[in-house]
Amino acid sequence: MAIRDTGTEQLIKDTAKRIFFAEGKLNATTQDIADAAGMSRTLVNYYFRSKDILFEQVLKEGMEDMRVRLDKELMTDLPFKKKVEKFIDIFYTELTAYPYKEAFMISEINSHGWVTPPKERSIPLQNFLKEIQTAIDDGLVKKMKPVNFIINLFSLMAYPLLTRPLFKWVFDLNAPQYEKLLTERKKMIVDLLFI
Amino acid sequence: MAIRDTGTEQLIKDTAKRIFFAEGKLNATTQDIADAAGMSRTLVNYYFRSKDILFEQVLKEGMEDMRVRLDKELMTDLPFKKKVEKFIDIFYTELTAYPYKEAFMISEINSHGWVTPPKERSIPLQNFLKEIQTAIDDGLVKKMKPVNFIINLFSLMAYPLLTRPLFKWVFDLNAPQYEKLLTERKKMIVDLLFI
DNA sequence: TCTTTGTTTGACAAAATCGTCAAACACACT
DNA sequence: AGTGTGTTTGACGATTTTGTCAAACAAAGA
Repeated sequence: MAIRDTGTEQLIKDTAKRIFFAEGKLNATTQDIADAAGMSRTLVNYYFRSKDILFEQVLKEGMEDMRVRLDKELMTDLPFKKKVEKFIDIFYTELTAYPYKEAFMISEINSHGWVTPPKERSIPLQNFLKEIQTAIDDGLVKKMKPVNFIINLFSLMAYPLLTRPLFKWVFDLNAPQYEKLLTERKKMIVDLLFI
Repeated sequence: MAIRDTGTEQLIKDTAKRIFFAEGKLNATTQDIADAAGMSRTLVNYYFRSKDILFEQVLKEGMEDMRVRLDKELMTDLPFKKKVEKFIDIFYTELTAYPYKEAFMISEINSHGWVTPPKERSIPLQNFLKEIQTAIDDGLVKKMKPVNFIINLFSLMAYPLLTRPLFKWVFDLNAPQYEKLLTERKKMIVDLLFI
């Protein structure tokens, strides 16, 4: 008989992603995931044979999602500044949903080793780097290595979402106040990146 | 008899910090820590009664260290820009030694709850925020909420160190290349933060 | 030297987490 | 309705991780 699609396998992965990427519980157990998905833990072993395989799969998909999202966005045919603004918009949505995605990846990479996937050179990324260089030459952006421009972009977007609990504590801010700050940052980041 | 100071208690904490903060193994076991410290695991339970207490202690000291370091640096009597440059220098050293400190804190906070410590208002921080506002009024810094200036500073410094494995992969860089990039960033961050 | 007390360890018990198996279940097909 | 196959579950055992205890050890004071 053909494989029935009960959506269970997807549900498991989605739940795992929610717990790891959204709730930031980086050392959750398979029981935690099963409970959150409202099913028996045995099912996790039925679809993915072991905890390690599930984790590896989630990690892999997380990286792949990021790569696809990034490439797709970089291929749009917009003027440079517009493209960056759109990029920030997209990433803000993504990061709001999954603020701890990168942290989980890093944690997994550091705990178990990592077999670096072949990583064929991303053409859209190469092009974007060239666009940045052009923007620098045109005096739109301060002089720097194009790679640093991208690193700055990611840093300014991702870090405040990752460390939200810490910053809220350091600056004595409540939830709505911090939320407001984050949305304000979208415009500010553009102002900062461009001269 | 008085308590003998064998340095063991400190060694345990230092080792834990190394594993958590430096090596980024956020879900290390007490056995891992004991092995790395070259001692029996029982000693961990002798000095700290349970794993939770050790973790909580390490977390607490980590936050305290950060607060002290930050306040001390903010109290120095230097012109604004010099102060920021010094700040970046200090933090670069700190972050190179412990790139995953914030990640560990966030992970712990998200996994177990968190009793927000009273957090008396830090006077040096308040003063620094005023200094930033002055710099903005003087046209040294782009117009933004002073809090965002600090968040930018942290983000630009910390994130590239936290996500080093990812960026190295995305941009196809080897260790020395990434190292070079990081040192170059110190100057670049100043250029970026100031008009 | 002998005793006392703090330190360290190995061995054991307890708890948590994980993987497997047989049986129950549900759906498609005849 | 009856059969077959994929799905789900509860129960069990294996492994990992954690906590405890008695005994060995080391250093300071009598």
